[in-house]
Amino acid sequence: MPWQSSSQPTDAELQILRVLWENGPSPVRVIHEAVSRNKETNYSTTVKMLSVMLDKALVRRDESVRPHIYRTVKKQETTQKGMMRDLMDRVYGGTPGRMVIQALSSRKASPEELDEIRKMLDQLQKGGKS
Amino acid sequence: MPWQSSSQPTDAELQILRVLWENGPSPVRVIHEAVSRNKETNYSTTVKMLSVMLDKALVRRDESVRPHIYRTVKKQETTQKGMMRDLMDRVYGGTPGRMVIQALSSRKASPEELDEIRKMLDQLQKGGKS
DNA sequence: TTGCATTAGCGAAGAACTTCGCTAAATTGA
DNA sequence: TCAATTTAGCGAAGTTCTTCGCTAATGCAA
Repeated sequence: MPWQSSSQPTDAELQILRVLWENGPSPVRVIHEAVSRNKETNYSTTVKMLSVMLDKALVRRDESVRPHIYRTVKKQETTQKGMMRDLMDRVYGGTPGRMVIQALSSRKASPEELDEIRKMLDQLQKGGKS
Repeated sequence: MPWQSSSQPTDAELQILRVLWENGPSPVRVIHEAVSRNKETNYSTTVKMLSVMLDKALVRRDESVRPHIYRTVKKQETTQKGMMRDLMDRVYGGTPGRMVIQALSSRKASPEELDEIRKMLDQLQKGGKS
């Protein structure tokens, strides 16, 4: 009856995670204000979301201070990779090629990032040349 | 009350789309058999999914033949790009750099695809050097 | 034709997700 | 101290998604 391929953060959860990625550990008030900049929502909704995320172990909190301080459990990169791989598996059959090409043709990357990608390509292709 | 960032195909829908991408236009029977290779499911579930997808205009069908033949409305690449961009926006703030790097470090791309990516990089970097 | 198998459709039920009202607990400051 | 404000928690309701039982329509073969 359920769905979900491998249980990645939902959209509302992700919005909260992104706030924590940007601002670091924060109280509900701060999280809520950041979230409601993008989307009208009630304070108690944010509280509830955080309590759900606490149950799912997406965040933990420090209750020794008031107000409680929430922080992510996984690193930003770990979560991003998890979600990216999930998409790569479900949509692209698990290989990065087409996805990377479509990504690079969809939006502009900075010169620095392009350099970094090139370095990674050099690394990957080193050894087996055509 | 609802959520949904920009209404991409759901997981069950995507499984059906992938079958159609691989096999081309197909009757329910064929779609269902392909889907149930990965996931136990009832024939009428597949019928229902297709009727929902028909409402959402993810597929259309030829009713002039029996059994009806379903086909996708959008091209594979269009749907893939839509889902990829959605992830890129929601998870990576809309720029491809980090996503591409994480993708290339996550799974192996074929030498051909690596070449293709390199050509694209050449193209993108042409003109503006370090 | 008539019985059987296949195909199609519908509605309802169960899950996960999201929202918020209402209450309670803690904090603050007059 | 105690009233007002802020913070936290809970349960219920609404939405979307997915599933499937049951019925109807169609096709096929004896």
